[in-house]
Amino acid sequence: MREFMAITKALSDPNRVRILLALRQGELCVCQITGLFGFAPSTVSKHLSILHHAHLILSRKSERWVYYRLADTAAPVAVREALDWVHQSLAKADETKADAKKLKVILKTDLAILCRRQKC
Amino acid sequence: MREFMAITKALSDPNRVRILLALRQGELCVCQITGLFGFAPSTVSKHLSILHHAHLILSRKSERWVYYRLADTAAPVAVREALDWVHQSLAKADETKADAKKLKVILKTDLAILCRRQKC
DNA sequence: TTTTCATTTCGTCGTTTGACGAAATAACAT
DNA sequence: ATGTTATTTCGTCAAACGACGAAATGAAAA
Repeated sequence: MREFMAITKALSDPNRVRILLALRQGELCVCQITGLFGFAPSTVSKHLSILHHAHLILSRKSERWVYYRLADTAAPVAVREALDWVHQSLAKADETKADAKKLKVILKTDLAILCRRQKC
Repeated sequence: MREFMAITKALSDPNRVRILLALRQGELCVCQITGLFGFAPSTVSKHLSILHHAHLILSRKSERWVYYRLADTAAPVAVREALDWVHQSLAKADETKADAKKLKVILKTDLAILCRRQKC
């Protein structure tokens, strides 16, 4: 029950759901997500920590950046079902498509440049 | 997206999830749920209204009571998948079993007597 | 019609949430 | 070793949430 509620609480914020949908495109680092949503890095970091705590996402550190990705098949059933449900329900939503479009642009930008841009 | 978030917000409170699981036993009126959880009727009513707004439950008025039941096959796909997910994830949870046990006792009590008992 | 009563609505209160900026952290680059 | 910097943690603040009791609602009972 506790683990399940961690998932539902994580899914109860629209920006966290948008992050999950964005991660369908592949793993992203914090500053890429920051660029996508326009929130402060600390805000994005908090959202990611809540998603991570619910085991919905995994993280990996490489060079200067921390990359987050969706949980894989090794995740608990409840997690996989939640991710499937989110995707099935929202893959075609307007917000999802708009985010995907903006994300494509961000992915073309060099990471070092993108991160430095957040500071301004 | 809006409808989806109505569902995830509804599921983000453990007591609302417990209500959904209790309704697997069949439809229940407000005072039966009040008896099950020990909350004030107004609190239970608010929870039910949130679940109803998310289309997770349906209501029916009969005699003096309002009965709530889980959404049926006519509900949107996202709703049905949510209900399945909740059930699959929590059917065997301790809280679910404890609630089911208590609910059995409540269902044996006459409704008029049960409702009058809430006032005290 | 008047009363009763199950339910809902409203206002309040303490807690939680989500945003931010500043400061801490920790790993890479120099 | 030292400085840089991506990320996290912490403290704060306004808004949202979940609980309650009191009052309103509205339909059945008398």
